[in-house]
Amino acid sequence: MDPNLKPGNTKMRILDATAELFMRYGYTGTGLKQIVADANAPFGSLYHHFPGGKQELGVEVIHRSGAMYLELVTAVFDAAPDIVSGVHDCFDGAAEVLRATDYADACPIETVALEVASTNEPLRQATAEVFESWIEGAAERFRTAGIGDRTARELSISLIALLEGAFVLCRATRTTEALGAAGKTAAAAVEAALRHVAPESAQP
Amino acid sequence: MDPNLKPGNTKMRILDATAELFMRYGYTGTGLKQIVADANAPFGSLYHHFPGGKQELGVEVIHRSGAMYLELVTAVFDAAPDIVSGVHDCFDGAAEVLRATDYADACPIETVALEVASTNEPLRQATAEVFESWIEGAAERFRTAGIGDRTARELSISLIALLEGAFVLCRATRTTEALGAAGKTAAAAVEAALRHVAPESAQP
DNA sequence: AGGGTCCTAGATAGATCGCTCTAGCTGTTA
DNA sequence: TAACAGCTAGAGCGATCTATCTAGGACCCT
Repeated sequence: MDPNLKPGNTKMRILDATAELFMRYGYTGTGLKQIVADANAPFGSLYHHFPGGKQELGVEVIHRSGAMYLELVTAVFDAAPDIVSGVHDCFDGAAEVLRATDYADACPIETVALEVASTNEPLRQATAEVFESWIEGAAERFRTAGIGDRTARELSISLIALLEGAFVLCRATRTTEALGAAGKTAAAAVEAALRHVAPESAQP
Repeated sequence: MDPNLKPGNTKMRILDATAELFMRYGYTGTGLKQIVADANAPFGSLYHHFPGGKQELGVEVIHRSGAMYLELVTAVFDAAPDIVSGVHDCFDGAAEVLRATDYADACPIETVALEVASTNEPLRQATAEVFESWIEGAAERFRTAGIGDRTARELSISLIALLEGAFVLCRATRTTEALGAAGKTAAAAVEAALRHVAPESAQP
């Protein structure tokens, strides 16, 4: 028997299915019927596990997807020999995933973030918290490399903006050209910031 | 009598209303009922002017909004004394508009682009054409400043990615911090590209 | 005036939306 | 065995969605 179908895992299956659907079709573009169908879950279970309905499920999925994506990127960074190649690997890896999924899987919360920004305050806040966690996660890494507080934060924001913006362009054009160009610019920005680090504190 | 209400302008009012709604709430988040209500148009007129329904209206709005936004950015660029301040002015202006509209008005097609990328091929293609026109519009400007073909295109893509990515972060966090940081990075990238231009052909 | 075209006008169909409801199943306790 | 949670299961409600339909008004031409 499929271990994913055993009782008790329904909530997880719902969360996983919702995360994938949100990434590809967004919040308003994803119906609850489709979620339970993809999750092989009965409709009643959805409202048992998420009494707050679609919004509660959305908040939970945003936080979960945000944390998982941060872990993924962190792992890619940790595997790289230095920060600049870490940045390079992130953009390259994102391009590879995009190609492999027929330009469907990019940022797990970007579409949702734009959709709910002016319509659903709890969801908007959830996306804001995720982005802030990403920014600070990256900034801390740059600070330990000797980059100043302010520059580290601005650099982190710019890298995330480059990635998110490239995702939009790549999914629209069905090309990975934008991730290539953005990755170059991102690496150059990191190099420029590292050049201003005092040599004795630099950790390339 | 309100000139916008005189007969014959119904199509324009529908286009304008749809453009604004798409920018704020996206494609699936905008209902046809809301469009005709905002446009002060009868429902029947919508299907008279756009027999193809929501999709045909969407394609037309995407192209129209894309062209108008390109004109707007071009005007800002033309008003600036040099390219680097032009870039700076674009990001600053976008931040100002965002603040003035309670973080609602950012890129006119970004939300729609992400929503339709994996669900509606004609709309996806329309967004791709708009992005491509923006990229080439910017690249041509950089080429006339003496930047090489390949660098000009990569730079243009990176600037647009920075802008689009910053829009996501700003709307989610209800802050203009990201546009500030991205603007800095964008200006630095342009400066770096201009430094590699042979002095005799440079047009700062 | 009459005929024709363009556009306005809105009721309504059919599907789908998020959500609620009750009933039953399963596994753990007394 | 009996009682009780926790979860599964899906029918069905009202609202809303896109789209279609028919009817009538506005304006131009002969």
